Amino acid sequence: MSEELGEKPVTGTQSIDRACDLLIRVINSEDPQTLSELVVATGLAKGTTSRILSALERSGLLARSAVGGFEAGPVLNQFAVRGGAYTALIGSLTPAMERIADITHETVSLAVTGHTGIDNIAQVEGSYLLGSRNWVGESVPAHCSAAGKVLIAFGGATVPSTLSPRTTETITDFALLDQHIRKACEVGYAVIRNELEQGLIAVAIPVLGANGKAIAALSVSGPAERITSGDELHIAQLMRRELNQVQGLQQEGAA
Amino acid sequence: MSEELGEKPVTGTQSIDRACDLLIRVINSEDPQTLSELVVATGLAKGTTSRILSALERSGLLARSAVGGFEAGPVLNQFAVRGGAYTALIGSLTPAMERIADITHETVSLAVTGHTGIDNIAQVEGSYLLGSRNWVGESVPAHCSAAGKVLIAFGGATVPSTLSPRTTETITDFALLDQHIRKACEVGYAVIRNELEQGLIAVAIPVLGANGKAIAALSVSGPAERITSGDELHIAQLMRRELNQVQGLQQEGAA
DNA sequence: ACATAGGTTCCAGATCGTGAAACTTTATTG
DNA sequence: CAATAAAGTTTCACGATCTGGAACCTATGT
Repeated sequence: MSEELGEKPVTGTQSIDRACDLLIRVINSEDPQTLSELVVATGLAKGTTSRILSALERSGLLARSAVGGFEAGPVLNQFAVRGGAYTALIGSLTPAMERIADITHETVSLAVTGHTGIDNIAQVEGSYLLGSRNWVGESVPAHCSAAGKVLIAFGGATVPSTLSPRTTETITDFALLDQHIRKACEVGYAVIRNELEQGLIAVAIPVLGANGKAIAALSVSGPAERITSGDELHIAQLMRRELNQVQGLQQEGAA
Repeated sequence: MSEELGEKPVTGTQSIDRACDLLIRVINSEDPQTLSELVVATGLAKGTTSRILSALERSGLLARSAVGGFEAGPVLNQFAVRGGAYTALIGSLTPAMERIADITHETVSLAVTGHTGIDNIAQVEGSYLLGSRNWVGESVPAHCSAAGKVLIAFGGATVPSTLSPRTTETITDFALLDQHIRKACEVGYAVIRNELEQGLIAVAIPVLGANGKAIAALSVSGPAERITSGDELHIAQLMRRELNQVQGLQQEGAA
């Protein structure tokens, strides 16, 4: 979205870039997107948009919804049913996540580095009524999520080019962020306190791949009332312990 | 693949068609596809292929695998985690499928009309050791699958343009296929006996949507030794009974 | 029946994508 | 370790391909 630095003037793919943009807009939307909506959203000419969408439909990547508008087509739905690339990783870590949730009673999440930030790919609910809602399928900026910090610290993500604030406590200073990253490297876990949302605390540890770099991050999150500063180390150690028990499977997930 | 009839000379989307082709080849492949492999497979120029793949990678639809080659990218994996369009349908019908599997001890499958045939989107294994392997994510031609026949019979699919044989008993005659379709309309279920694979029997019923058309097909399949002609009606009635119990949920899945 | 919105098709023009080859980078082998 | 091969990227001039405005459909509602 906001990339002003090091712009490479990529050329030779205008129509494909437009097609990708349209495709992604459609599959990331909850409701079917109509042609007109997409015309407005992209600023493309109506005819051009129609032609591109028809091509995407012809290939089966998109389909026309019964109620009108475009939605993900059979090819993508079939891909989803078959299970994406994260299936093995999620499958191998779910038991550990469940045990952590059992012990802490808090929500446990699994996240990976995505295209626009840190993507949450799995979640196990804790038993508390007050807890994180399900954010599987959503992205958050790397600099204000615990998972993002450990992923950066352990080579699984890069520092965002801009540190946009989400709360008054969000880190917007590169030097300060760097301190947090170094700390995470030392202690092996990262924390956010009110940096993503007021009152939300999260502790994350890296899931390391075969090459020693983080391929994912495991995190526990809950309200500030329940998770004190003193709990952080404890939670991190608990996660590490449970994660170590599935090390063999974890390696498989990494491959 | 083999479409010689009614060719519309669609123009104005050459590059997008090529990009779609590449994208689909990659996400439908088990292993990462290298540039060279894709060049050979598509017959495109090396430079062109490289440029298109880079564009797809840039958008996050594809990604470079750690071991080399292209694979589905974060955008698509995220879509898969979030659950494709079939999630609601599968979720609502799984309990019924499990009960059917419990009673029949045979494999129960759920299929929808896909882009290249009938797509299997969910499956519950029976208790027999000898049974259908997991073919979730695979497509079969409509004319030689029980699901395909009911889908055609109840307006959820169209007759393929060519009836290619899979076994000696595959229906390759349009008139004969039409008879089977009519029969399915009357009795409310369809059967294949050795038409997809020697020794494989399947019985399917339609899952009807709000508009009265089939949105999916539920089927039981097993070896000819266990499923006799006399069992067909019995199995169909069982499936219909179990399906009726989730009618409310089914409607939701259809919407 | 008329009007409106949403969608598709048409067409001339020039922008944009193409492919061969040169070039760079990464593996392989003696 | 240098030489060689293989794999991938970039360049560039040409012209085929995509573009966008406007005309043309076609549902839907008044």
